[in-house]
Amino acid sequence: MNKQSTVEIESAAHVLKLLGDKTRLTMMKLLQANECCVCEFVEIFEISQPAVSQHVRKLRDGGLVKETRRGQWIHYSINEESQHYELVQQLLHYLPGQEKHLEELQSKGLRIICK
Amino acid sequence: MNKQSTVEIESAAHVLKLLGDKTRLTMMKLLQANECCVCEFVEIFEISQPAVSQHVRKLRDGGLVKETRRGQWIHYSINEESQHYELVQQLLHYLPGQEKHLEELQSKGLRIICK
DNA sequence: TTATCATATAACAATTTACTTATATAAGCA
DNA sequence: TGCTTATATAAGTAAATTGTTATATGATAA
Repeated sequence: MNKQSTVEIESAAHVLKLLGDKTRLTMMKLLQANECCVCEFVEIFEISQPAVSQHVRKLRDGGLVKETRRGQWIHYSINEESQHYELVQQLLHYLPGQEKHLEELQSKGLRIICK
Repeated sequence: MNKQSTVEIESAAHVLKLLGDKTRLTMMKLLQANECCVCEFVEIFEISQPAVSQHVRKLRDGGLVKETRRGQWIHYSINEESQHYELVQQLLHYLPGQEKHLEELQSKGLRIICK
């Protein structure tokens, strides 16, 4: 049994709802190992750029990710200060790595653009 | 790092969506420690009986709980055979116990009816 | 400054969700 | 048998979600 603090059920439900979407869950798993920018997500998920922005905004509003502007690009990464960081990490461990998506980008030469 | 098998991201997202609702998440936390029947949930959540039935059906369809008929009552409990059992248990550990709801029922004398 | 690129926001539409009330089913009991 | 109780299903509805296209913002580069 781990030592772990509890969180309110309502706030946990909110986090789980955020993660209960295939696109956002895959984003989080990707971010667990890599910073990503919006343009990469657009390529990976094959949805419009606004759709990606709306997903990352939800994750940001929920405190799960943070953004860092690098010139004209905005990179997203896991927010380790989140109240739910530990819970989310535990959860993500159960998911298979999503590096295949990044490798596919690389092979298309699309990973370089925001570097 | 725990030894743990991974599950498909799509199927994990589905489970997390089921848990991403305050009512269902509280139900699961209650079930972690107790069997409950529909009539108890009706009292606890102050929603209609059909609303409760619809929530437990979603949890059952997702394989997270199982039902046992006991006379005219149907008792629900955690399905330990679920592919997502381990993930769900880990998750529930982060939540505070919900026994207060059962104690409240008891004090109203409503816990006895389905025994 | 103006053009371009990355991202965000606004407005809208289709779909899904979470309730409700009304009704059906299934077990227990007089 | 017929009545009551527990639960499920059906049908309808309001609100939330997730996408779209159009447009705004903000940084860079000519």
